[in-house]
Amino acid sequence: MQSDHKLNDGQQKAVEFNGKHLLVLAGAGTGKTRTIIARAAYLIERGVDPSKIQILTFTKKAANEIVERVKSTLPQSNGNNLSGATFHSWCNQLIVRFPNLFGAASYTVIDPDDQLSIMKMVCGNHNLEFGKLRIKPQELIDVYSFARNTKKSLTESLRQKLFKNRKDGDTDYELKTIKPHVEKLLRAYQAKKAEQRYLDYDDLLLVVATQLKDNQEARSILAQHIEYLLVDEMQDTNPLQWTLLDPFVSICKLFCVGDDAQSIYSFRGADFKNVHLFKDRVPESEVYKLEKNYRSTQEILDISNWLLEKSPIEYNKKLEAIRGTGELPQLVNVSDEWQEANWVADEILKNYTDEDRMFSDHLILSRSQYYAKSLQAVFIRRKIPYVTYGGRKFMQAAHIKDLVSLLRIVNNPYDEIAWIRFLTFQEGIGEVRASRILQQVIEKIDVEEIPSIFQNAMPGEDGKKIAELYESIKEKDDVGKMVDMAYEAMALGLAFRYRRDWEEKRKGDFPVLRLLADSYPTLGEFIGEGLLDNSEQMNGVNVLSESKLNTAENKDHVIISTIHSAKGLEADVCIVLNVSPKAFPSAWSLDNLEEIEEDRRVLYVAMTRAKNRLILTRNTSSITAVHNRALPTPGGQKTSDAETYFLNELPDALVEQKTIAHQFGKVRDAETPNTIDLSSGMDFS
DNA sequence: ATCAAGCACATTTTT
DNA sequence: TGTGCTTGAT
Repeated sequence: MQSDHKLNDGQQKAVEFNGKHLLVLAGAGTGKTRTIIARAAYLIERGVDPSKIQILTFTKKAANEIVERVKSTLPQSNGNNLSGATFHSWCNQLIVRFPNLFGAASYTVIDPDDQLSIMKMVCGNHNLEFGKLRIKPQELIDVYSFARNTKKSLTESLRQKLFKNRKDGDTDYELKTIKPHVEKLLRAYQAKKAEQRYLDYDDLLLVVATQLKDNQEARSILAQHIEYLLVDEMQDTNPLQWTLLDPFVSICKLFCVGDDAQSIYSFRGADFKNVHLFKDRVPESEVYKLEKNYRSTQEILDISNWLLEKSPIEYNKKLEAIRGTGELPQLVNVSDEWQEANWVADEILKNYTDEDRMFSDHLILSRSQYYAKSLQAVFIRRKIPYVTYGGRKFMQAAHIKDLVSLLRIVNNPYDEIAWIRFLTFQEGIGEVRASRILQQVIEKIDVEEIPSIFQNAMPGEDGKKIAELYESIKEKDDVGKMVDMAYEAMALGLAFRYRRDWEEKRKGDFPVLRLLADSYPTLGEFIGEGLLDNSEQMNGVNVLSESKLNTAENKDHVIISTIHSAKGLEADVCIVLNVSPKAFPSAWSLDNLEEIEEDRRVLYVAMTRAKNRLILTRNTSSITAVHNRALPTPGGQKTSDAETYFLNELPDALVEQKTIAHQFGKVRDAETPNTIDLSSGMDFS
């Protein structure tokens, strides 16, 4: 973040914009976040009621950060009612807060795991093999979600997701054959969702968007609550999100910031051309540009600019560094990912001891969560503190879901997934018996009957206990107490089921869950928003984001993040892992120009995170880019990879290259004589 | 019917 | 790395 407090002219102009709607096109590092923060603060200082300003971002983390920073610029508690949220959690809040308007308040928000289980139930005994094509339930979910997010037809979505956009006779024929089957399954999935009163992530947006679009009264009600909508990362909004925003054009003022060159969510339906259409779609709107980069030195921008120039797409963007020149970026050649990981560890320890840098000055970026696994192993062994961004969500851990399943039943007795999970959690009840009990539940859904169902289902004391537990949880109006009570009842069972790592890993999560629960006023909001809330992982252990909990005992740590989760982050030293052939662009996108270009933007986002030192590592043995088995033999298709590889024509002058010798022990002996590292040259996978 | 252990397998990116 | 599926023992 910039440390000086002055805004430049362009930023100032945007902040004080006096018209109706504004789009700020802001390149990487040009102070996008600062501008949105200053805008919010400006509005509040000008007397706008903070509760009528809604900030929308893509991650909870970004939302919290912006809100905190706005508050810190304002005197006293002026910004206390300012609200920042993701699109999804905002919609969830609206649904809960206006139960009559949206009519979905008693519904349960389900996560992707739950979606998958429903889809599996639906597919059940259907045969999903069509000739050589086999459709997996997860793929059905993806197609369904893609279609709804992009507003594209099923046929078109199938073509894009399942057939990689191929257009030929065979494809058309296959498409025609499978489409009716897919349609039937998706309809069944929808029916099941409705019957059990589930809302998946897309439904959250859809429910709110459709109601606002169709219902004048809904619009005027919300118009009383929201005056200003500030939207971050506009280039990542997809057609569904746009339908959500569209009604607000007539009832409040939009202030959007974005950068077409940083659009990296097309797999979720985002289309960066949307930002180009802003002026056409939004009447009474203007577009401003911010082009001065405050973050990086010129060398870092040179290589980033070079990357964009190589694209067939015109971005009309050339970042210029206000800060002037610095170090040349480094391109480090390694021969496998363990060597890479050890080299990165060496580098960080060297910076820490010799250059007086802190661990937190380092940001390590990888394409996928999976890729950074070996790095994490090395960091743990070599005692480098780190946190990961973009890991598995706290609420998705098995032991947490077990406990939450009971609360979900209380919240929504139609919730079959929760019933199955809770019932099979009981000793001696498997799938068969659980679904039999479920039948009884469905037949007489009367809430009064539920305790007796428990009693009938389970012999003797157990059933009685659970029936009582259900009753007493229902009585509580405090979410934290509900968690306590559920934990009390389930702790023994949990400890037994997860006895392998209960004490070390799982037990400690429950006090955390309790604290999280305390921050939600109702059970519905806890279940829904808790799912949407991001957590960080500290040395492999789940930790909730700092705004929710004061877990910052160790502030100084390296950040390991996927590039997708790193938007808005920046660091003194930024290391981008595995900028190798078959990774940039990824072997998956090789035959698709749009995907190749998206990969280019991904790399661009990664590079522009660096403030002073940018390091790209590259794996020289071409097969390790993805897992060995996923790729043909080494040397197989070198030609096509060589043609598309982004760094292929990289001018020598833009980087300093070095190659790490492939030698056992060279690196580790030199740097850490007293740790024994048995991993070099050994692939344990 | 339930559960644990063993084996095979496949891995973008996120709300 | 973990997780999903089959198998064999209770």
